[in-house]
Order: sequence, then structure tokens, then C-alpha cells
Amino acid sequence: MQPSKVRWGELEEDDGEDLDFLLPPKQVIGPNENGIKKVVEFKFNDDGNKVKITTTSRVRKLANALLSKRAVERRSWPKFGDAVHEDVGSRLTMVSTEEILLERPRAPGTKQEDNKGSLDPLAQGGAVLMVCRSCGKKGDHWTSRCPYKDLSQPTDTFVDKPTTDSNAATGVTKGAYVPPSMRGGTTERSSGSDMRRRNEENSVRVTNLSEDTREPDLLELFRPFGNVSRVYVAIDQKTGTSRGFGFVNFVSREDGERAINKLNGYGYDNLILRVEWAAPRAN
DNA sequence: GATGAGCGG
Repeated sequence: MQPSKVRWGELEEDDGEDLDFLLPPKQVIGPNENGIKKVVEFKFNDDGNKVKITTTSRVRKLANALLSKRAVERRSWPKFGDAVHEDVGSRLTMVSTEEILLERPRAPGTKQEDNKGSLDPLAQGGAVLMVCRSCGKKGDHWTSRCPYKDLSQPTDTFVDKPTTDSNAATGVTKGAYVPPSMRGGTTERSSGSDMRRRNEENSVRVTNLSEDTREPDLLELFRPFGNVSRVYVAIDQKTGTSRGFGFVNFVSREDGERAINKLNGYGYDNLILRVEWAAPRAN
């Protein structure tokens, strides 16, 4: 009988024939209670004769070999948990289905001033991940979707509006980062988040696009009317083809207005474009 | 005729 597969690691390095497969398999006997182990194997010697080799060795006892003193000590501990009714020293391994609750010391809603009078179960659980940074409402909405964003006070604790030289002279804002929108000391500017949100919403819907109109094409078409903050062409996820409509967002509403007036009804790629203000996105 | 994906501290 020839072995069907020989792993390369088992191949003989010299060029002599490997006839080991003709030999009886290696036998291991023991170890017995005295730790005596016997290994019986067969080999061909240099003359090509079959020889039997018996190796006898003593193995150290398991506890000495593998267990530390502390580990041996632990075996005499009383059982606990699901194993509480087991005898000491028995059943060294046991799978437990006991539920372990982990403490989260800094979980949202744990701060004293946050919790006072709160009967909101969401606030009690400590499992709420969604906490609006703008209004502080928990489990309701993300900061970017805060319905109270426009009402909330600007965080003047973080950013002092520099009034050109007065603050610099007193050194109050020395080294503090001031975002570009807050530079220049004008108090007339409306709050930054407010403006940015409006810019995102100057959304123009373009329909009756040919199937091979892509976003770069749309940008090229609308770019002459003003700064475009986003172009989007709806793609059918199944087929990967255009669904024939898209959106273009303008930084300023006036530019969007002009684009609508000029491009609505415009012939593009053998089709008549329809261009108008987009309805606010559903959800 | 037609109204978008993903992103979480």
C-alpha cells in the first residue's frame, strides 16, 4: 500500500529511496502510573535492514509539569456561580449561562445634574448612544437633525467672537482657534449652522436626463450659474444605470433660481430637461 | 412620470 499523498516536509532530504511506508507504524505505550512511557518504532538502518527501536522515558506528573502552585491551590476553592452545588475539586471547567451586567460609570445620563427629575426610561438605561449635542435630548435625534438647532444658543463657551483688537489686547483669546466664518468681528452674520443648512437645501431637481448623463455632465451644465455644492444622479442599484433624474445643490438660492429659469425646457442629449426646485427629501 | 445614499460623536 502506497500512501496517496506525501507532504513535502516528510520527504527524505537525501536521494535514498524512502521505504518507510513499508514499516509498521510507531507505537506509543503509556505513560503508566509511574510515568514510564515506551515508544516502539521501526527503521531501516544504513545496511537496509529493518530494525526495531524501543525508547523508554519517564514523564513528569501532569500537576508538576503544567500547573503552577497557585493553579493547584485554586482547585480547592469553593465553587461559585452555576457550579455552586458542585463538590470542591470536581468539574474544573463549566460553561455558565449566567448573565453578567457590566457597569458603565460614564454612561450618558449618569451625571447627577443630567438625571435629576428625569423619568425618561431611555435616560435611565445607560444604553442610549444617540444624544443630541445641540439640545441635549437623548435618544431622539442626531445633532445634525436637531429641530431646535436654530433656537439653541451659540456655544460661546468654546469660541469667543473676537472683536478685532480689544480681545487680543487683553489676551483673552490668545491662541484660540477661530473658524473662518467667525473671523472679522462682524456680529451681523447669522449663526453659522443656520447658513450652512440653508445652503444644503438649495436643491434643484433635474428630470428627463438621458440614461448616460452622469454627475460630471450635470456639474458642467449647472456650474456656469454659480457655486454648486453637490451633484447627484440617481442610479438604479440593480442595473447600475441612471434612473433619469438627479439633483444639483447651489450655494446660493439666486444661482439656483437662474439655473432653473435657463435650463428648464433646455434640450440636452436629445431630451427636453425639466428643472425645478426639489421637494425636501422624505425622511 | 419621475424626489437621492450615507453618517454617526
